[in-house]
Amino acid sequence: MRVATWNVNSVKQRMPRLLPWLDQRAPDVVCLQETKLADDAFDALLRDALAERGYQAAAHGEGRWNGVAILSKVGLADVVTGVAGAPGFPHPEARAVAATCGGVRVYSVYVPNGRVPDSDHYAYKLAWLAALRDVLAGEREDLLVCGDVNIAPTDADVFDPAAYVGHTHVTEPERRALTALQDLGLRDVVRDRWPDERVFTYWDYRAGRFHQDLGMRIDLVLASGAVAGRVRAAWVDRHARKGAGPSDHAPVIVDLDTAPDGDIGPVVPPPSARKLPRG
DNA sequence: ATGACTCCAACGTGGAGA
Repeated sequence: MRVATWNVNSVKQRMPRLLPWLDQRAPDVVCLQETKLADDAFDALLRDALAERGYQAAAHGEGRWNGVAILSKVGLADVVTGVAGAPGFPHPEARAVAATCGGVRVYSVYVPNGRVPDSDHYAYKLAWLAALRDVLAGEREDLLVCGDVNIAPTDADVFDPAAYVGHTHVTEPERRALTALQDLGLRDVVRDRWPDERVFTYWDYRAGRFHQDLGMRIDLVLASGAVAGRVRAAWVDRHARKGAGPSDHAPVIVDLDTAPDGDIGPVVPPPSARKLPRG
């Protein structure tokens, strides 16, 4: 089963990239963020295109900002929108949707940005993450939490740690909140697969940041142990960030072995993929 | 360089993103 997560920065604007990408990569499950569409508009825009491709969809959006969705070819059961107990800003925002797809509980999340450390929005971000942790703690064993977490897990996940001092995405409280999710037993499967590599998922549109590979890794796939043990590939689809009209985020793609227990030991990367120099 | 780009609602321009 192929699972992907992609902050598309507007489904409407990304249609010329999203549909060819679905055909090219053929993911079974797609978690989308920043759809920026109300649910009726999402349905009107995508219903036919998704049906042609065999996808069901669970969208949770609003008119202007935010918005998440899950597309699935392998079932879409027990859809839940939002995070129980999470604060709003001040009203609840469309930042999470969950569904069971192919036997795995899948979350598509768009964590609040935080804007400026110690701001109200920053406090909102931390409180939202704490509520997410509490909900995930009650989830089933086979779990995937996918999305834009708006936190770089470590300094290796930003192109220049010094440039981010005093900014959100790298502060200790944010990283502790992310660690609290991982302490539930969730693995960061891309970093597990590429432990020493320069891997980013977001590059600012400005100043040729993508061309220079000056980015951040803030889009994650977190997997519970049983699912992490089934990972056979985990990578960032940089091709989708190239060319005309891209999102500022690239998709993350993860392939899972079909074995239900998946316990065939750790995955060892090929020699060519190890210890490459950074930069 | 307090920049650089893109998106949304709305039709001019400010907020948000990260």
